Amino acid sequence: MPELPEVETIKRDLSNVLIGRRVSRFLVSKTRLLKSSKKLFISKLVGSKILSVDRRAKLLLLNLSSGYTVLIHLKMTGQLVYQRASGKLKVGGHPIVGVDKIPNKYTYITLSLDNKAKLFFNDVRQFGYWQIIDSKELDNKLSHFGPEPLSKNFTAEAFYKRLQSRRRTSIKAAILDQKIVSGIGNIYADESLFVARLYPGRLVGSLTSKETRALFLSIKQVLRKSINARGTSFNSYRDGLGRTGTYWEKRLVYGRTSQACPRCGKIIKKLHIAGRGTHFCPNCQK
DNA sequence: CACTTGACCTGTCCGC
DNA sequence: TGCGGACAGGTCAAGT
Repeated sequence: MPELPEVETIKRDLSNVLIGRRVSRFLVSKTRLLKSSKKLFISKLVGSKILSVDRRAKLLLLNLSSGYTVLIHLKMTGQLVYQRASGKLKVGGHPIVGVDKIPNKYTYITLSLDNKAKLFFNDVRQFGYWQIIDSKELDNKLSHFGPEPLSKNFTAEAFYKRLQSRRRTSIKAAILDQKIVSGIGNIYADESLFVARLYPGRLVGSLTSKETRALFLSIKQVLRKSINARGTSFNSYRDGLGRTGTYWEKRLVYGRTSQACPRCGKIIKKLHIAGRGTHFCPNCQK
């Protein structure tokens, strides 16, 4: 689920309810998901106030009054659900499996807050993780990511420059590489390449500067459009679990194998490129 | 060094 | 209905 637009949506929602709250309890039932010791979480998280909520690449960051930052990665199936003191589920991630209640058997971490609200972390596949680190470690960790695609320091020139290190790989693999540009995952890689009319298997070194620029622009366009739609949710979920994203209905090629291309009407194909299922129009992506 | 594959997990879907 | 296999939004370590 979570690529840049989804994590950004969660970040905005959680900012509204978490900022200024003090953490009163930290419960974990699956220590596999912790990248830092539980002891460190207890000492630097419990009793601290949440000063701000940020996003970098696909990481969600909770900045604490202790000077530490909780770093949350949702990977494929992680979700965050905020439950108000009343028990009402107000905002959250985007539920994936048919979750009938929260918490449930996939709830592995629970944060209790000073206003009696709770933040649940569920993760069916258990690939996600929580880590707590100080500002120095944080700077180091974040320095490994490429530029934020929607920031002003992501320029066509910066993009072109970074692509030069991967001239012999496919353009799809290149834009999935978080060191080249951060936050793009499988859905938005396919969507961006479709908008730019580029075949995902094209080698980076074969791109003209015009094509590179088209891709640069399409990445920004696709990500903005998805953020405006609150991201992508895979299954429709209609109860009180917060709103779900509507980009799924707006997608152009991803998951549309055998359907008509929205641009030329020819049939959309699916191949494995860069080790990932890749959707594209053989007629208008060259 | 640069690039590709397998592994981490659980659930779902499809064909036989 | 059961069962095996492929596949799933991400990222590493290990292999070529």
